[in-house]
Amino acid sequence: MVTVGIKEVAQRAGVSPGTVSNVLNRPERVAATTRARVQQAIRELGFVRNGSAATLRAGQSRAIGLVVLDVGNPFFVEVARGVEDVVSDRDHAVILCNSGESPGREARNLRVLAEQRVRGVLITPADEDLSLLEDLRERGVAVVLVDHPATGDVCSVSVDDVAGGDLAVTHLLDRGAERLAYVTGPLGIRQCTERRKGARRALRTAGRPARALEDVVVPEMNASGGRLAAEKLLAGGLPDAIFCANDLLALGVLRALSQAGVRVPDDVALIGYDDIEFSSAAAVPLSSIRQPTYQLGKIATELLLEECDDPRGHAHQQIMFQPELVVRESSR
Amino acid sequence: MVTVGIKEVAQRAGVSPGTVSNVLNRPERVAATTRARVQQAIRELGFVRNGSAATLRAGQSRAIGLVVLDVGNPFFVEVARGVEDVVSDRDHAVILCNSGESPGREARNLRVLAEQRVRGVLITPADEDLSLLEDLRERGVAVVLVDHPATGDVCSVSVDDVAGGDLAVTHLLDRGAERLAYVTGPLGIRQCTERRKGARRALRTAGRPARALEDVVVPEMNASGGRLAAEKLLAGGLPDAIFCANDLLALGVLRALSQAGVRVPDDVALIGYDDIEFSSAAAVPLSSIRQPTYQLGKIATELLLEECDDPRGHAHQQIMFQPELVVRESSR
DNA sequence: TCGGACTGTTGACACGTTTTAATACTGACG
DNA sequence: CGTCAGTATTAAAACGTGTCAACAGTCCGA
Repeated sequence: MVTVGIKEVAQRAGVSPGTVSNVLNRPERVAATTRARVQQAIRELGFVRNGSAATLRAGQSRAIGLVVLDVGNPFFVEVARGVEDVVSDRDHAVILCNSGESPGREARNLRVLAEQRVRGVLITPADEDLSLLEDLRERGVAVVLVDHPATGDVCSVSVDDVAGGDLAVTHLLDRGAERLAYVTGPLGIRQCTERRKGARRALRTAGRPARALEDVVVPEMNASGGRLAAEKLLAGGLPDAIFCANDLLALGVLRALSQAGVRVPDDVALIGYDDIEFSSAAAVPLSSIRQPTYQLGKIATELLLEECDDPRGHAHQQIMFQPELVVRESSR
Repeated sequence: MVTVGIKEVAQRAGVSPGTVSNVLNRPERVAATTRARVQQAIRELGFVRNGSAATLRAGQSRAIGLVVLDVGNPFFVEVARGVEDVVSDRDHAVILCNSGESPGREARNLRVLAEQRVRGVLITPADEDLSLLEDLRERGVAVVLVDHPATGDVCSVSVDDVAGGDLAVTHLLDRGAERLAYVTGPLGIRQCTERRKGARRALRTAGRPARALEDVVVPEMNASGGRLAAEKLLAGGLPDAIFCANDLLALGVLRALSQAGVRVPDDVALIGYDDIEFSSAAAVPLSSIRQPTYQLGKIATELLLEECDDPRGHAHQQIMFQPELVVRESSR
């Protein structure tokens, strides 16, 4: 493995290494003819700049980290699209990490990102403990919370989950539901508890007792989790209506109920959350709560890069979008 | 931003920087008491190793690159899961890149990976031109092709796409199809042409003319592409049966046909490819060709790391799995 | 007591780039 | 012809870690 560095290029072009570096980083400072000669040498030798050396020297890499709860969830894929579209314009890179909703994996991911000296981190935290992020920020790494509202001294971009939960359950109640179930992932996940909070608010508003809503907690917020929840519900007596903390859960629930011969929406109404693309194509098109997912990623990234570029002049912002009810067959 | 390095740690622990480095990289070489003292200092100072410096010194990073055609496609998400499960055991990191089926973006991604000095690259190439990969390998970066069979001097893990296309179309013919359509992404993508090859073979075997199969090419292999294809088909006269080059296309086709009042499978039979999780939950559960997706990622990674660890002793392997027909409602 | 074998630790250098202050060069003008 | 302003280039010093040869310390057997 022959490593051709800036030195070899310099030699071949008959200039000093410093000039090669200038060609790479501030081409306007070097005379056109020299520049051409250097670029030619770069091409001939197949030189590729060593990013680690540049990062070491600069103290920071041209990369940001994105830590999501579940890469398998189209919601986060869509967020990631928004992030990448912004970032690639500024020739930065995105390091995508998956915490799998586990604080342990999240911590490991953050450590890797810290080691890589990323400029900033976009993260949907796996639990309420943000102390690791605080540590990161003390190291000079900018942080923006995604889909997680912040209290003040940090940027965040989120969607009003309480309002979303309220929308969903109000809709189910309007439709005549008496006994409801809330299918959710671990309650350590903020989105899950907030949506439940909204759901309960809807009950109160409608003058119903809190016990009209039964929680069904499963360990993973995906289709298997949904199937598991459906089994529990089938065993314990079905409600009139089910609100799921995301669409993957809802699709799993729908699947398991159908296989058990339960008709949706005739026997049980069903609504999910996120409005992922597949929901509208499901066996029974799924009602859902729509969020501006792509925007979430895009705006979060803009805030992050703004903070990176001007850490002192930057004023932290907390942006919150409002979700939207999408009614389809599953709750009609 | 205070940077605490190996030197500060050494000072606090009363040892030399070399010893701290040993604690980090070969703990067994340093006495237990010293090790404890150093680790304590590390904790107290909140030291985080500088990955770029380590990479610079070592000549390569503890990371591999994974370049996929479409992160939005559950097929690749599943591959990525297989990759990460293997990689995280060996405390390496995965840099996930999305080429979006574009050779230009693929080239950009490969350049970034080269700059990062990754140990190896797992890639599903966006076209047949593998010269960039050849360049990478000359630089000493191991390469394994994923879902793309190789000819000999490089490792590859793939699934027999010709067989898959054959399976799909044979099934449609058995079911009585006379006029067929093949909905596909750009024919520069190998998977698309191979599956078509298989489809045509099936026609020949059945003694049908090649013109019984009409190609419908769309620019993107996702649900929008599928909807676009369906519009073309609706405008040009519907076939009896449609074979889609992947499930996302098929879901899009299904959607658009249903909206146009076409019944699946009564008016048109439909089969996809990949058997992603959502296919079985679709409005009309989708027939598909199943591939050992997770295995693909897992085995490719094992091959890659094997090659990284012992580049000389490594013998390149080309592994090919056989796909499997899954019949559901959409073609029953 | 001494030599030898072994274990633990050290110091210094190298990795490839960026940056800064200094130097060489080029015309233009007095 | 000398000076000056401005531009183009250079040399050298970092950045933080890993490695390796050399060195100190300890223990054992002779």
